[in-house]
Amino acid sequence: MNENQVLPWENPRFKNWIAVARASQLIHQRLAKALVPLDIKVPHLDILANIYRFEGISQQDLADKLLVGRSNISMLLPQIEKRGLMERRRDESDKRVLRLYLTEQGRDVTGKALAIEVDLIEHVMSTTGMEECNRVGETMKRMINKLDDWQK
Amino acid sequence: MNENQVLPWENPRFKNWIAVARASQLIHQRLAKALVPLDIKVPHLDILANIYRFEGISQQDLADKLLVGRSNISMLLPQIEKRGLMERRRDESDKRVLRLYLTEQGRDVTGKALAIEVDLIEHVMSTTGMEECNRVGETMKRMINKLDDWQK
DNA sequence: ATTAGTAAGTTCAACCATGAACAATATTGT
DNA sequence: ACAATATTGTTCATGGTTGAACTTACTAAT
Repeated sequence: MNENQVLPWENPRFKNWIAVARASQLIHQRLAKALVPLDIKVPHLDILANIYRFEGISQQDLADKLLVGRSNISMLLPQIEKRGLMERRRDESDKRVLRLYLTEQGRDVTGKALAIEVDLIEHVMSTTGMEECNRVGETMKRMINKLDDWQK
Repeated sequence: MNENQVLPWENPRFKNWIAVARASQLIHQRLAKALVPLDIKVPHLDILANIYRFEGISQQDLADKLLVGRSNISMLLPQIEKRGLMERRRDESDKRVLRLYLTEQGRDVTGKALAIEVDLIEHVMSTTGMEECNRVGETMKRMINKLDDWQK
């Protein structure tokens, strides 16, 4: 059906995509190392950053935003809560849902962690002009849309 | 030191990078689902594809290319070998190293899996012109270099 | 030759992530 | 009002990933 090359590495889109995946993986690893002094893992930061941005978000909505399962959130939250970085409160109007809030300390740590992440990304992208950077972002958003409305 | 915005999501480079990470994560998940009929996982394909391309590669070199630890390869290879997709042979000139080769069946399965991956990527990037696609690839390669010679 | 240092691969324990099954609560249809 | 269906969050078993310690084999220095 598809007359693919013998070697996909000769396919331009494939080849370029590999570079995207690689950069993404590398940044993830570097970020993990950069976060060691704050003693938080990347998945923890993902969670904290989203509560930072969307205070009172439910666990389900958080899982949807992070593209992970609910069980993942359920397992990670108690660790973060025990460290006093955030707290869960029952929603009185719907007693199934738990709403998430950062503590003062959580806001502090999240701010520091986000600063580390921003510094890392700004440094790595320092040779990328704004226009180019925005074009990359646009391309990625188009890809995400294509994936979203493809199905499921 | 760095007068970062209160909300990093207003930082253009950060915002655009988030889109890259998201696209990368989504494609990974879709690829995993698309590979179910062939009964192989994404990490297995990563390994197979690299042996496909670099026949006789050592486990250490493979780990370096995939940016994972040697132990990871050591744990995964026996599964793939038991399925008859590849085999390991001692290097006679250096008896520490094991060199990896695909079996005929392995080449077949890898070809099919790569075709699935290429189709997915081509579809998702169908709205991205060649020039744009290459620019994205160039940007990512510059980022990877920046990360590589940064240190470690 | 002998010793010290380095490198490849394996094993293991700890930790993460996932999906299925489950309990509690809401919603919908009649 | 009641039964059937949905949704939220938790738990658990399974499997993936990691880094450290270990074994074996090669290399270099004296």
